[in-house]
Amino acid sequence: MSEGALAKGYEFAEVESHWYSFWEENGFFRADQTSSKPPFSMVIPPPNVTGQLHIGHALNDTLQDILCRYKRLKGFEVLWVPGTDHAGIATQNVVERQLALDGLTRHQIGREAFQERVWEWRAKYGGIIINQLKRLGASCDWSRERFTMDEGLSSAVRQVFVSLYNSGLLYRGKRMINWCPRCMTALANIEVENEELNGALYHIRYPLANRKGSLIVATTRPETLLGDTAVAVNPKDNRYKGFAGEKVVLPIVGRLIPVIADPYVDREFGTGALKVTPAHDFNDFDLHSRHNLEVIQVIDERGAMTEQAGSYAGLDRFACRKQILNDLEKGGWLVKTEPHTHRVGHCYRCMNIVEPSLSLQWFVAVKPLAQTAIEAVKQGKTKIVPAKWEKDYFNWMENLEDWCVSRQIWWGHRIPAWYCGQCGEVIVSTQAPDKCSKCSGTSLEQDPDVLDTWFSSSLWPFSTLGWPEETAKLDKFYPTSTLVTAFDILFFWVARMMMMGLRFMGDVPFREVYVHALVRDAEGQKMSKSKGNVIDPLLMMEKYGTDALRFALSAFAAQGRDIKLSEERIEGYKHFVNKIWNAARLLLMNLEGFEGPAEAPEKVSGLAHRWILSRLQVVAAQTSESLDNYHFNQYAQLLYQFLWHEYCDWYLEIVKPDLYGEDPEASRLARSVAAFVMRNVLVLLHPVMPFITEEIWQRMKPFTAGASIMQESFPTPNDALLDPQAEEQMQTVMAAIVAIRNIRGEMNVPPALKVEVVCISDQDSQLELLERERRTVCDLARLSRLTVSRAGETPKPKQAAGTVVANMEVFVILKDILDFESESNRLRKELAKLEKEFSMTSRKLSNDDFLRKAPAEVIEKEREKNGRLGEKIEKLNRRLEVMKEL
RNA sequence: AGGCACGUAGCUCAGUGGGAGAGCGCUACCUUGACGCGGUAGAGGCCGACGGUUCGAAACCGUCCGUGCCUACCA
Repeated sequence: MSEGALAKGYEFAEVESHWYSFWEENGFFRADQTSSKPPFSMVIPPPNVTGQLHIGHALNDTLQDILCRYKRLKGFEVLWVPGTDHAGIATQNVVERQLALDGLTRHQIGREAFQERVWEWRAKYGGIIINQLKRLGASCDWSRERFTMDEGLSSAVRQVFVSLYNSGLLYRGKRMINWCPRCMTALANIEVENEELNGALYHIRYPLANRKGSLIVATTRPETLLGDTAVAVNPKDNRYKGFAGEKVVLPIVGRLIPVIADPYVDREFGTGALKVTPAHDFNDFDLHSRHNLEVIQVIDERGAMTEQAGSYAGLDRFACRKQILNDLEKGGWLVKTEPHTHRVGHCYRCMNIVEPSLSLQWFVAVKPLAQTAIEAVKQGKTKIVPAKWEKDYFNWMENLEDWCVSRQIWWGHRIPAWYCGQCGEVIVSTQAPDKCSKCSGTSLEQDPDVLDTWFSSSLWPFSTLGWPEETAKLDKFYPTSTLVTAFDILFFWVARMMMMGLRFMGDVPFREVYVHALVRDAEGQKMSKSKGNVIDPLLMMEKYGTDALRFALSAFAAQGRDIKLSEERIEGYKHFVNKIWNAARLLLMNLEGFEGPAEAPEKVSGLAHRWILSRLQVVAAQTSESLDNYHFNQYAQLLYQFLWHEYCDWYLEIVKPDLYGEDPEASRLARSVAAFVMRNVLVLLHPVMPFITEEIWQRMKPFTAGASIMQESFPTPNDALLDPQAEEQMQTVMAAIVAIRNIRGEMNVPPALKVEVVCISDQDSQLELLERERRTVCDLARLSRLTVSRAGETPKPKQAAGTVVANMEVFVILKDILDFESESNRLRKELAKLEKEFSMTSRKLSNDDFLRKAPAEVIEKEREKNGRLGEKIEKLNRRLEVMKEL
């Protein structure tokens, strides 16, 4: 027993920081790659180094930590690799903002100085989220923490780049890409978020050059008119028969452009005439390729109009739109403006509207890689849970376009490609070459761009394990066992890890992927700082404790549904934590000075003891099953129910008289079983509530042995303790107690008043059971006297309220206080309910089809139920008759 | 437009073919020696609508209504 009285309420703050450092200092999170235990490994989805822990991380990392702690208790060698992501664009943005405070831009200080600033920034703030993860209780192996910009990971990136290049899977080309004019970089298609905007559809008249008439085009982006090089119509469109081959005069500009016919044009939309701006639209670019059109770039990389835009040069693209509309109106070209909602691409980092742009970039040809990644899932080498995500995975993988991986920023892995100033040769190499491999020239210049952050993230499961240098770690822990992630990065990250893992390790990066939901607010809205609806996990931990937050997240992590979290729910689970604390407090107060020995649980007698031990076995088995199947909510639910509503509400209440009583034998037994069950429940709960379980476990010595609860074994169900008979008998006892309490409540018997009860049964086993459990019934139902009698041997009491429990008649004697009116009402109310049920079962049993087709055990069950109800109704009816006579 | 979910108690949600459940909230009562962050009891639901399959449907199928999300080149 540890010294010192327990506080009445659980004080989590000191407990949490104390045990976390204890675990860390003792190396309990460290994985041993030489261990003979079976491995269980995971890599953390690396949070952005600029990040603060938000509720999504809290959920993601709580679930991972539950799995890790569970697997450790199950005897696995657990490796959970932590780390952070250099988050190229996001981090560069942050540091640029910091520079701006000093009135500087990155171009003013230069590339090298800028990179130094980022590293400084990282040294100063990069650890914040790591400490927040520790606060959450994450049992990561911190000795293996990695950063995507580490030397090891960087060399893995270079190696992969070179290898893909040499295999022809990575190339440089001039193609249409999405360009963010704010971040000044190319983006991958997936990094563009389409958002619905209320814009307008402008109808603009393009007069024919060589004859009378005009074409009216409809557009949402009139400013791009300056770069138009054609107008397209559908060849089958009768309205425009004979227009193809004509020329129109571009309004304002006066340039002549051709009218072309292409089936791509939708006759139904707008006017059926489409203006074509190949430099600034994906589809228009395709048309340009088919029809050999001119390409005129009128918008530059900052989103401003170019020299090609003539008098509009220098104007911002949106200012230009206004001006153009003005001028169109003045010149009589603007026919009409109608409201139009459409989806517009936004940069997922800064939410500015992206600009489709023709640009020279590096691309990964993903199709061949995707094919093996699809196969791997189809063959079950990687299982995605819940399985419905497999469909999305296939769908995405099958429709992949080449992945633009170059970014025009300074923070990230520099592209390992050099260009020869003399002959223009492109040299791709993991090491900087000193001369051109073709002409031996020495004026080589490295590509200024860096790689997409997700390029390095895609190597995470093996680059963090030391690839390509180390093999022992990889042998033991690759493929990783499980990846836990939210669905929003399924494509960004999971799919790409699959491709890279298969390509470079020859095997999938993980055996299972558990995809969890997104946390939303109580209204179902996505949480975001701008909406002000965020629940800050750090604040929640401060207010309610980490265990309560973790338990809430686990309890709400039902598969396939978004989590609507609100603060009250976290608060609610704080009450559960407190309940656990107080159960332990009761126990510990009574373990004080207890010398033991603890009873071997297999030898225990006594109904309540046998019952709770049996229930523990069932719950332990269900707990394991829930976690094995990622049913985190079920896991939380099970333990909540068992600990509160069985162990506390019934078992501890039954056992209290033994604890407080004089009988040393009974007291010893009660203490030892209560402690045994508590110890086991603590271990079952430990994965989700690491802190309070460790705290209580430590205080329970010598009922617990060892340095930490983390070294316990997860309880495996012991068949010798399974006791269906005890469970059934307890059901009867509890039902009797509840029935008596019910009558007391309905008849308004004051809680302090003890009453007399008579139980009448015609079954010996029932009579014996009640005799044996007499004390429990008297205590929990607050009885002054309990008479147990064989049917017919004692007259049924008259001034009493009665009911039927398991065929046994139970009478609560209410001399002087019995109100006949309300007792009759009570009986009638109960009868009404029973008769409804009875007629339902009777109807079923009189249905020939049912009797013929339903399985035998279902029919038997129905018969049994019908009989039981019938008897109960009969007894209650007789009771009602008696009442009338009085 | 297409796809995928979801619609169960006041609220948030479990429940994948045989007795409608939980937590919170609500009502009444309770200084019972772990806990009022507690205890005991109670009220509250044609399981979105309609149709079908079945002896039997909250669950399976279809249609509709409502909500949410994702994808798409109708400018």
